[in-house]
Amino acid sequence: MPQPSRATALIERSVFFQAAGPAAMADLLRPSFTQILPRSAVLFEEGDEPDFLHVVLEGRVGLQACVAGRGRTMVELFGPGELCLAAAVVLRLPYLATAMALTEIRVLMIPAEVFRETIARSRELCHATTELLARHWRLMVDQVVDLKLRSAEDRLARFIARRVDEETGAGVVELPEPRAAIAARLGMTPETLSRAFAELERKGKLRRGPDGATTVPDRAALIP
Amino acid sequence: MPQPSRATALIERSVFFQAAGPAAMADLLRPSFTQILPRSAVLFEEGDEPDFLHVVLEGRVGLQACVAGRGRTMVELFGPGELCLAAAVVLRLPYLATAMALTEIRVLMIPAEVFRETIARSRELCHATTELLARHWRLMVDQVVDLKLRSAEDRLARFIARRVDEETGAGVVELPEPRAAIAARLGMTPETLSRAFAELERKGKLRRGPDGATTVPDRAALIP
DNA sequence: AATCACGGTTGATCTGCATCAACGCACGGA
DNA sequence: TCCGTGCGTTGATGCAGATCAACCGTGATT
Repeated sequence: MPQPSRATALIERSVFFQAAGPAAMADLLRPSFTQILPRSAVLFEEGDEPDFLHVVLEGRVGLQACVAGRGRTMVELFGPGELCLAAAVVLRLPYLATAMALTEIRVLMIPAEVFRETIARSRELCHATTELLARHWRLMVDQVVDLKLRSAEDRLARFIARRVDEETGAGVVELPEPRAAIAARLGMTPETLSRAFAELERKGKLRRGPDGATTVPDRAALIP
Repeated sequence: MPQPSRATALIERSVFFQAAGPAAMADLLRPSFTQILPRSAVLFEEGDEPDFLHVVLEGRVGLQACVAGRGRTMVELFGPGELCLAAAVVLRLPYLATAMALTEIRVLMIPAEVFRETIARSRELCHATTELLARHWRLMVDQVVDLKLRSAEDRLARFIARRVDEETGAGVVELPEPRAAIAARLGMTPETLSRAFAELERKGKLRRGPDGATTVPDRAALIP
């Protein structure tokens, strides 16, 4: 079922692998394999030593951290084409978060050692990794600013708006991950998320079909 | 006044420049220079194209982002030996935050183009940059977890505890930046910060001299 | 010395979101 | 078919921290 060709096709389009170049990419893919995992499967746990670099091919992966006695949060969500936790692999340090499949997923598994060796050999791959981490850093900065300055409703609106881009401009948004995961990613409880959805709908910034499909009439009106 | 030898001595000790190796380091330092700036001087503004990579030699630099109609926050604080915003320099993208001197500072200015050229030439520097960004990403993850799961008081306690490490184990902590900057970095108002300080002092986790010096009797008791 | 501006502290009040609780609905298994 | 069980929603209440306001010590200006 997991055809190598499909995996190759998807990641060929990703910014990261384009920057890495075909030679390094081939070196990475040769000893790698894909895997299909059901919802709520765990890719790795906080504290594990990284054995693989995971690339999401289909579905969503959530990165969750927990603090003793304070529960868990979702630090980041990864969609198709994204690399989970290159940081830990690069640093050879234990993961500081747990990765969990939020939907059924297909992931490409690149052995960590292969990735590190190839980075040491390929200038392009090293540079691509630097840029990848730089982009990821900026995403985290965005999230910090969101948490510190914006209300729960605004955070949800911006979260959805970012998804509109990924789709055709049509305005139908895919939110395949469970509500609790979205709530945790946005730093609020499921209850608050539910109310925020209702409020955005009331204001006409959003429509929800009976099948659960979410439609955005006007992306510009969403982002405040 | 700014002696090149002192600058060299300081950054030689930093993890980043050690990993980069002496050759790349020399290439970086040759066309660079140091600058002394007063408190509240602006190093660069949100939206600027990066011309220099800034390395803090003395004092503290704050990275602040602002959202229209919501005010500003402090995304990160940088102390001696730290590189500000390598991400934007690497990506050749406009800064998404403003950098401001929070105390009088001495900074090393490395021309952005020189940094990019040297990265392309030196495998070690590229690798060091990758690791630097990986570490910075992890710091931001920590901050997100803090904001989502911990109370204002806990965030302050952990912030101070991290400073204890940097000093001799003695327990006297340097907090040279203005209270408002610390408050913004921790995602709270100056009023709440003040109350958190008072509460930690009341619990005996902290002592404050009349000169404003902050002393931590027991670092382990601070982190909850 | 008087004035002002500024940074930090303290007090009173307000509010956004968490928490606790109940409910509806879809789905799966006996 | 009936009865769980899990997930999302809605309602009522509580609280951490924001906001508004006053105050105080310090240093700069005149």
